[in-house]
Amino acid sequence: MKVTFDNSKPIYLQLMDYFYQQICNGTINPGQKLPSVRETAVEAGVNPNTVQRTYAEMERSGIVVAKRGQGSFVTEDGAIIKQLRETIAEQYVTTFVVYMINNGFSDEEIMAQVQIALKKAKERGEENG
Amino acid sequence: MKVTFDNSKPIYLQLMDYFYQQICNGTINPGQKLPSVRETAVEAGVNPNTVQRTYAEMERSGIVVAKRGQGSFVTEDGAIIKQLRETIAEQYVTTFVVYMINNGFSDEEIMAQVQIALKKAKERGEENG
Amino acid sequence: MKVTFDNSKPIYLQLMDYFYQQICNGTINPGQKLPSVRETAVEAGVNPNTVQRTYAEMERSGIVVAKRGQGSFVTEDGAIIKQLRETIAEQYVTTFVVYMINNGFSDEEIMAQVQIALKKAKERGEENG
Amino acid sequence: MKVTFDNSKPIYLQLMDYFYQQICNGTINPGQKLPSVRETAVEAGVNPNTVQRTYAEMERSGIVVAKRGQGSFVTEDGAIIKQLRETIAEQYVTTFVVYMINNGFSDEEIMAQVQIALKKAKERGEENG
DNA sequence: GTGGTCTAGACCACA
DNA sequence: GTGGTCTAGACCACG
Repeated sequence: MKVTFDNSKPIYLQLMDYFYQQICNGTINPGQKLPSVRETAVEAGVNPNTVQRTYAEMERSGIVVAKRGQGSFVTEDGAIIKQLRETIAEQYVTTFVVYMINNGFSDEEIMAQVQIALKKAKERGEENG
Repeated sequence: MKVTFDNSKPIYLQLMDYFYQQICNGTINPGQKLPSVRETAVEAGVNPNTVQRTYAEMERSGIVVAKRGQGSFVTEDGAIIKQLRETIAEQYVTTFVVYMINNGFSDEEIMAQVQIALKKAKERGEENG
Repeated sequence: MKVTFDNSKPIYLQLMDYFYQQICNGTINPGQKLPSVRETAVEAGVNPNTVQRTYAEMERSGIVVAKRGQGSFVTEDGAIIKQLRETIAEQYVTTFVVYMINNGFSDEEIMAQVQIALKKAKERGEENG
Repeated sequence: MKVTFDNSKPIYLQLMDYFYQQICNGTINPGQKLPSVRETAVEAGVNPNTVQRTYAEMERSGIVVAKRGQGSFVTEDGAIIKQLRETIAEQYVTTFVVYMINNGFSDEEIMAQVQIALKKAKERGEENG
């Protein structure tokens, strides 16, 4: 696990983003057990309370299910995960597009910029698909 | 002026975003005088101190120049403003693309989503150009 | 902590000068925790908001790192601190020399004056090393 | 006249510094007439009120004498000017030395830095003597 | 009137 | 307890 945190938003939310990404891109599969709170805390170098909050948040969203004495598991319900993926996408896309439009960028400029950014990401070696 | 604030980030930063948008999309021109701190405070419905912080932040970025006893002015240097626009764009685009890739979206999916979002924005009546 | 403020510049900047001096002369070491905002406020006899501003300024300069809920720490990067020391020195020296030259002092006069001032400082008991 | 102003201190004080320098380095001689307030205001690109304040300040110090209907003149008293020069020097030197010592610089470092700065100033073409 | 600083006091999220 | 934001209200120097 390699996560880095910035000051733009709370660590517990950044950690949540991280797990959601792992789930959405298939690194963590439905039904899979998440590392324990303590384990994650050590690996991420943050306070266990913070991790606890992340897990609680994910459980509230229905993405994660805590089983007494066994640990926390990603939901086995594929539909929920699929919806999570769609919700995240729509949210990000909308925010991004509105921002760009407000800053006076035309449709063509926006599309071009995205293309360029995708290409650059490829060059940096980030994988998707 | 119609600005609304949410809880996602500090008011003074949202206000900065607002002014930067006005500058980037040409609503506010290079060299133009900004409304006074107090004036903006009244219009935005926030405390003058908060506006002051926004103005200070913009001055630190070199976008705004404060002249004692005269007011605050957008820099006359078009190059700086052009760079602001580019920086904002690159920042938003990169963040967005990286997020999407990390969540496992393919290039095609990303482009398609952006197209859809642009179309929806048009329908909501947001203009760009 | 013994800090006194004059009217030559804002308190929050004088407080910054004070901390930078402590860091440059080794009184405060890299990685060390600074007193909390409130604590410093009490000791310096100023409002917490003013101290907050000082800390924010130092963080923007990269000299201080604020960790949520834990406190503010001097950067562990010795190179940054070394550069701070050099920057401060160069800035002061250059300003001073330019002023003196503009006022028509010769190199010899300047050097002599500095020597005298150093001697006087010693007599007043100010230490350096 | 080429004066530039920064935001570090009031314009009227920076303008005063400028005139004092001209007087101390012999560009403006004892008894010489200063340009009128309006004239200076135009050349320096500042408000006449600001220049007025500068002149008033210099008159208060005894360096400048205003003669009704004739204008403002530098004092003919060489002793006053000599003292002005000494006062300025001592003030700058002392402030500078104290700052450097507080930042942990040794006598040798300080002297060396001054030598370097003098050399650099020469290279930039600033004249003294 | 303008920007800028400061205080007092409150509130919040985070660890 | 820690950093950070915000309000309310005041004051100041500058132009």
